[in-house]
Amino acid sequence: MGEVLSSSSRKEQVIRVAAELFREKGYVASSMRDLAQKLGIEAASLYSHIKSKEEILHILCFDMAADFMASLEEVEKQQDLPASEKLRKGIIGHIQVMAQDLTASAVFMNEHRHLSQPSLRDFLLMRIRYINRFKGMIEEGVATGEFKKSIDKKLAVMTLFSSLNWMPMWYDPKAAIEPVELGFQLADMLINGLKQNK
Amino acid sequence: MGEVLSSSSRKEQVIRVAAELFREKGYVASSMRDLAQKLGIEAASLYSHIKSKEEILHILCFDMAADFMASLEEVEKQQDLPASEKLRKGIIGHIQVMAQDLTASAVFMNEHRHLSQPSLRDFLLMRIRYINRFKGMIEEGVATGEFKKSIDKKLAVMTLFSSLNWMPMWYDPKAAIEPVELGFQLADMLINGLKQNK
DNA sequence: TGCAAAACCTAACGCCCGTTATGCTGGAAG
DNA sequence: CTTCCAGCATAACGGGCGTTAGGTTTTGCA
Repeated sequence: MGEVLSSSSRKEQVIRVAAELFREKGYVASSMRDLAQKLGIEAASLYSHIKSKEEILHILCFDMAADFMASLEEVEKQQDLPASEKLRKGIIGHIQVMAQDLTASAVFMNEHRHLSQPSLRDFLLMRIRYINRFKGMIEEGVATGEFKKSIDKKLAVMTLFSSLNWMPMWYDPKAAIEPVELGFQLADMLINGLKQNK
Repeated sequence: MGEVLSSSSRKEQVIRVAAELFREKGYVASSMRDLAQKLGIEAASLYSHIKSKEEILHILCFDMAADFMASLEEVEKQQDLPASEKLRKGIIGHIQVMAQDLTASAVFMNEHRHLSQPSLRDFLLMRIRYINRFKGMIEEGVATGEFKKSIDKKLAVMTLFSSLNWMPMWYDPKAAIEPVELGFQLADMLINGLKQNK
């Protein structure tokens, strides 16, 4: 009963190599012939494994999105936590998902806009919903007095995601700091700021 | 004495329209025929005004870079300011330069990697130097006790620039908040954090 | 009014793109 | 030993790309 489950090994390998290529040169500047060469095969042979160039991008983007969603749902289960703690866990989760696959994360971040409709619309809707759930944590924190009343919530959440999403661009996995510690420090910096508290 | 000064009006118009196109679709996905159509002329006619597609990108990136540098030098003239205040002014300056031309800023940010050598190398060197001067402000703040000793300086400066550089992606110039106020709040958020100080 | 210069056009170039159609091959499964 | 099929190759398609060559139109100024 050969299951549909087995997308198997070769397709995944194609996608992984494609992710590296897309990160280096960008989606549009990466040709199927480039990708084939990296795999040691001819361009036409790629179509035994994937339906189109865009399918690769689609898989990369939506698989990452699913991981982000799953991570966030884990955090939101813990309803009794203070907002700042929920936010901290959300940030760490987000960082951990990224650290799991920095290459795919970079593609997710920078290349998703080359998805065509209706995938692009779906993707953007998903992202807005994700961001709004973080915005909710910030608003909760303001409501409970944990966070300043004076902050612009849109600015705050955008700053948060800017910081998070750029991590794959500069983070070196071989560096001293580990993902969880990185997430912890990042959360601390955003929540408490750079300044010494008196 | 026909000066070299006069790059005149039409060339600048071409570049401005190209910037909009590059922001929308990305540099590689934008064709010269797209650009020509936006200007109401034929693609070949563009070459009366510019030498190549890449020249446009080069001008956009390096003109922005010059503006950033000029802004930073203004701040660094004020040597007697405390580090946190220098940092604040640096941030506000950076935001103001961006706000002056959000379209070019977005291109500067997202498309510079499509520059070819040796321009790309020059660009990246310039950017590293710029970032390091902000890093210097942070280190100064740590040395004087204004900022926490515990912060990871690389993380701090990267978070700073992530937040700054993504602004063109979400900032709406028609929104209530003005650039200087935005810069002020962003600086406050990064320096003091979200948290209510007791 | 004349004339140079700026602005634009048509036609075409060689090249690379994503993708399809079709067939070969080597090894696992019965 | 045969069958099957995943994995790959060859050849080719229609089309878009950046750019050039060379000629025409428009414009602004002496």
